[in-house]
Amino acid sequence: MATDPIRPSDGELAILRVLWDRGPSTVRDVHADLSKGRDMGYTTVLKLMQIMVDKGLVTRDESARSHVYQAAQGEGPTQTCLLRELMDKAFEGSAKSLVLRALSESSAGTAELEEIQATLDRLRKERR
Amino acid sequence: MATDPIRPSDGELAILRVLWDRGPSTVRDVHADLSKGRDMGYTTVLKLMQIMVDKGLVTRDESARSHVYQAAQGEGPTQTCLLRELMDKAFEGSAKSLVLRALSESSAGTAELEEIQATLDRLRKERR
DNA sequence: GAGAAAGTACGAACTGATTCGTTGACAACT
DNA sequence: AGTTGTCAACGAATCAGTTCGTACTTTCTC
Repeated sequence: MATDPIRPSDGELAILRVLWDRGPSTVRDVHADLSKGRDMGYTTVLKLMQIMVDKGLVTRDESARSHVYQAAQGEGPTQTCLLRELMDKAFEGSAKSLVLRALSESSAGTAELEEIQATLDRLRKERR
Repeated sequence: MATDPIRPSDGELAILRVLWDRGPSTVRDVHADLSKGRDMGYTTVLKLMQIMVDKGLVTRDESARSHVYQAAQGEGPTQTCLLRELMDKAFEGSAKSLVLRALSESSAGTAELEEIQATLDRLRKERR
């Protein structure tokens, strides 16, 4: 069975996002991608990814000389984990108030609102 | 004019929550309240609150011997700030995907879903 | 084979947050 | 006046996360 997702730190999350995007990648790949945004040394990324292996955030294939890394947990479960944490820390554990706050500050367009509406309908159906 | 809300750390947020709840309070008050949950020394809370004064997260009335502290920024703006941060870090800046994720994992009851629906309707009206 | 290039591993420094002990000021009590 | 209690102020230790220099290994190229 899947274990609970591990809460990644900010730097770890940035790396995970690249891995989710690109699929299995080498340190070089991740570093190249990450360097577009912030400025970060190669060994910094390497070290971080090594730590992530220890923590179980990523898996590593060492068969080639350049090791190939892969995210060990999906994007969805990780998002859920981070969301729940914020909900507990800042919204008294209430999903409702979190969603309300996000909605009223949202710059979501009409199409996006429709998508949210659809999910809401589905949820309401499940509830009865 | 109101400055942008300052992002509080976890410990600072815990203290802010007490201040939002209780209104202006002494360190003793906050410590008492906080001690229900976690176990934390008095001077730890004091130090944290002193730091928060420097950062501008709280204001302090020093006229009495026991200083009285007050949150300098509201709960709403702080929540918005934290939400935006998470949105950028983990949801590619998309409010929609954040809300969708929160909704599908939510344990919100029917009444709460209705409230969300109402906000959604209001938003949709504003958009056109 | 010698040297350059591309990797990994590791340790040390630095930062921000957190925690708490100690000190000194002031007030209340006897 | 002296003792006890309450408070703010500070300094030091610790911890997690991050950053990068350096050393070592493997591979490639001439």
